Amino acid sequence: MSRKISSTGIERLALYYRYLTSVNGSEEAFISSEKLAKAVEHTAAQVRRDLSCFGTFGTPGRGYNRAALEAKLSGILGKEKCRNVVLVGVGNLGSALLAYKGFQSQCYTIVAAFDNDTRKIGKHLKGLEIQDIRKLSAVVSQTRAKMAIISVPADAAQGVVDALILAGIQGILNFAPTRVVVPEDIMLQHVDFSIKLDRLCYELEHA
Amino acid sequence: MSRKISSTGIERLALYYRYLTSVNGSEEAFISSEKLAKAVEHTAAQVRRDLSCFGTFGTPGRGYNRAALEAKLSGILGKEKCRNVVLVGVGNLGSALLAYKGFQSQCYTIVAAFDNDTRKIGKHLKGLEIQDIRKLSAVVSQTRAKMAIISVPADAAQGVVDALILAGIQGILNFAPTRVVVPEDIMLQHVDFSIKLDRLCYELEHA
DNA sequence: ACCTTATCGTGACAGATGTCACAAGCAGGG
DNA sequence: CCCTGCTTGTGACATCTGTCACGATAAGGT
Repeated sequence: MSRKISSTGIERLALYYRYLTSVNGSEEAFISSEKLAKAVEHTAAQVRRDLSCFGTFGTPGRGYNRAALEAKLSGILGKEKCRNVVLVGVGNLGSALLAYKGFQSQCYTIVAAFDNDTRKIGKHLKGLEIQDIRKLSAVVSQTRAKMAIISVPADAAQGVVDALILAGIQGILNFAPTRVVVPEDIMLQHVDFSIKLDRLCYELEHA
Repeated sequence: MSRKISSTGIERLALYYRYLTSVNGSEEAFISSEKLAKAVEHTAAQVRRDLSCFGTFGTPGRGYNRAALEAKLSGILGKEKCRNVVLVGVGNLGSALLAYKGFQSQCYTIVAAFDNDTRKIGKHLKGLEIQDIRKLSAVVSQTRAKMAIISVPADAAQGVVDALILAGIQGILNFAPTRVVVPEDIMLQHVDFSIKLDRLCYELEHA
């Protein structure tokens, strides 16, 4: 309870959660910080520190109760309240994201897909009808989605972001290879492949 | 020259580079740290600090010479030496990555694609024949690829990583939703969608 | 009831990262 | 040639993040 969680610590919490939900039920009821750390490639102290930011729910000598920890993490991350997600941009990447099982296994559901290409609109993909991007506002309020994923070309990204915010979206996961600007109260995360590849390249060079 | 570049600073360098290469030629010959910062959503001081880690090539009163800066950044990132990349796992995501133009525009080329699914092997996709994963070693040495992208299911990731390292790959960009272990001399970067979505979710909850 | 064992929670430290402010430096004009 | 204006490069500072070590604490056995 002593310290504020660090920015990257949040991502570790998500890792812990994913690890707990991914292992099958035939496991011990308790798990130590040591074991959890090994599973996600971090240190035991790190795990304890991260968790301690949200209260004390480990038992000395035993570790953390798996079920309780899982529930706690789910609560911390706020997963219950953010299930519905909309996706904008159904190109190669967007289609792959629609089919991506990693989202579903983490309780997220893509409830609508949008594009501005008239040749795609009306078609069905993975059980969803691709809709005209102009229907964004209506669909967002109807589905109560708070988060959006955008996988559009770089030059379309800012426009789509603006439209999403107008439609009431509060958090955006951006796959477009560009930075976009949002008001302070809108949350934004980037997933930037080519930057990561560049970084890898740098590290190879300066090993 | 005074300080070591920070770990995230490297990603900013890549952003600077991408910005410079993305704007069309009808621009001023010089760009200030201020302008560059605006373009990538950072601060001017940050830009100057990052660049100063690799020497001093700005001119007081004018800014940085665009062409020179672009060349310098390309050199720092080591992009010339790491063009060839192999991809393992041609599912939905892998196919999208094969088609992803962001890599090409950044000088990277996916020179081979692998899978272990016999129904996919031999088929052509985006001008590449999908090859048996057992040919990894031969192809890697033939193409002199140093980097690999893996987009396989979580439970296959570690095995593929081990095989890649045996084949001589030195840097791995991992899209599988799991952590993997590598020897110290192998570079590894994760691109983890669902973790980013979880983080977004958290920030929404604790805004 | 006490001792042993395992593990947590956290204060104190160390290191990394980002911000600020300003002296130094180049360019261009009068 | 000097003065003005703009922008760099960086020391000093502030903040954030991770590591270490250890006292505190629960469980179980004797």
